[in-house]
Amino acid sequence: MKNTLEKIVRRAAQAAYTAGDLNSGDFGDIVIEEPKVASHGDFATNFALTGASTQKMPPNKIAEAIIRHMDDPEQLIRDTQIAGPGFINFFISPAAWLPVLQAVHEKGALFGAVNIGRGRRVQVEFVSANPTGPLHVGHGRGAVVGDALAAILNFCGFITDREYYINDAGRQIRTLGSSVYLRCMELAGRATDFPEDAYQGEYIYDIARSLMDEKNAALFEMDADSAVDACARYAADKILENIRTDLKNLGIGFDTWFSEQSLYDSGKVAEAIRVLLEKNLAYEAEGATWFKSSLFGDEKDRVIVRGNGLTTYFASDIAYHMDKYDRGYERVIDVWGADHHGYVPRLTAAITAMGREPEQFRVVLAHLVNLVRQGVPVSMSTRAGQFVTLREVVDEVGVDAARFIFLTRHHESPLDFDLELAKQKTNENPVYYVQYVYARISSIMKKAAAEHSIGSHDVDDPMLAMLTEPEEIQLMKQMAKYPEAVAGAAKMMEPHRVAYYLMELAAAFHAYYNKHRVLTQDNELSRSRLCLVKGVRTVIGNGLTLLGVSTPETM
RNA sequence: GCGCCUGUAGCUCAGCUGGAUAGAGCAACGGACUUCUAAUCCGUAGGCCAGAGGUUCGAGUCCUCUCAGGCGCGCCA
Repeated sequence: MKNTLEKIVRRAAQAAYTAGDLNSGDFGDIVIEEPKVASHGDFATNFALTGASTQKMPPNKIAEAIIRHMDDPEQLIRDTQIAGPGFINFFISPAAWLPVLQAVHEKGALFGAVNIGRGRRVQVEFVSANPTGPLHVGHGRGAVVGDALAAILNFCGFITDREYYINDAGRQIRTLGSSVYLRCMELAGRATDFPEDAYQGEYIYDIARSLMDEKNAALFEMDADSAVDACARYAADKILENIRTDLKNLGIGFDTWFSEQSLYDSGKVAEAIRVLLEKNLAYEAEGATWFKSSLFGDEKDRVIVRGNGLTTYFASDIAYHMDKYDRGYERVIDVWGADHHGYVPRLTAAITAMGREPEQFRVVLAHLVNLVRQGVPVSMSTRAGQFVTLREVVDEVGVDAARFIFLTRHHESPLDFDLELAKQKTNENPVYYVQYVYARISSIMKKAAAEHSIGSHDVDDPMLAMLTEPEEIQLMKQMAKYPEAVAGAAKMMEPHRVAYYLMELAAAFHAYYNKHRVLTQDNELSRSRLCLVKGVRTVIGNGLTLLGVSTPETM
């Protein structure tokens, strides 16, 4: 509808220019917007205002010229008005919305799929938590945002892969190994000191116990170094398995689990460093090797090989991202916790240095989550190993509520996750508000089949012209906005837009439901209305699916 | 000290990347169930968009500064 109006206005402007009623043939971008107030019409354009300077004409004159030359062959527009400083307001004929409903039924689960990606390959990397401990709610937020983003991009024509980067190399894995080893010693009755920088959590004991069960004797026969290695491998595998399970319970799966260690094993880290040196993008100084990130917008150069010969995390990250593009992804999206935001400039610099365009890389920062219960912060201390895990949260509030809460905030907005509120089945918890629409309509459809002999297929070709109530027009208008909401979410990488759209559509439906009956004595009217609400159900189901939220037929 | 993010109704948050009179839910108050599910709807009330300047036809939105909160500034990961 918006696009059509834009074309109408552009044609009118062209015609006006040809007729000499406008001074310039340069119309720029013609923006069609939706006024907040109903008295300003269904749509409006500010063309006369933005064009005033190039046309060298007062806005009112421009608006008049546009209206005079407007051609509307499909009779979409009921009325046009000039208002305020020079807005052109369009009032759409009720019947013009009917094709929207037909489109919903024709396209079904694909309604709203605007082809932005055109088959380009994109990779979304998210979570990527170190396998050194259980996931917490902050990881959950990143996980849900990343997953929904991937689903939306995929829906919008990108060939999308989800990837998890496993930091299984480096020091923290070593620390994990020694933590487990020391706990094993302790369990075996060999007193040891447990250093402060080791992982304190209770889960380390669990891992130690199950490791002892499996290879008690063998562990203490090796030298300490190999024992720590064995502990590290065992623990990382165990923890990763749990992470996998937690994510699966949240409805999230990955196409690829990518090992950092594999970059070392295949020589890709060494290769990346060699390439940087070769291209004179890195240099040696003070015994270390530095990448010239300051040439690409970072505030200073960064070390990639330390004085002791070991590579930094940054080095493997450069190799990792090189590899992503080598695997054929045109666009790479990383979802990180906001506490890593300081890392963005240097990685962007590295990617720019590899010759990639800025649009090809994007970091989405998911802000930290404060867990609260009835407004009181739940104390969390990772160091002391006391924290509520993601699993506990999901078990308590449910997958749908958890996902929806993460998705009803802008990802860069801090989030207070209230466990009590999340459990309540009220409007504080809009997921039920939206799901309730799906359930209500499902129920109506069952009743239609059982008591009115109107089956699902009997609504394919009803007398849509009978849909004239304002609430019915409103619903169709609302459905027409869905493709735009999805496209906006994809372009801006803001999945929350889909969630907010769904709440609006749900509100329009509940209002309609309370005012009008779908199933009436008039069979023809019932069929028409059933067609309408079935369309609403399709769009609601479509959106909930994108967000990974279930679509219950009964509640 | 420097950088990034956040600041909108009592609370939790939107505000479509500059448009007209600022939006929703919760909480408060008053109404609507003999009906296709009341996990719903209708109404009332609630605002110096943190503050001050600036840019322009027009600013919650863009620029500068100030204030408050969060996060980050290693040859750690």
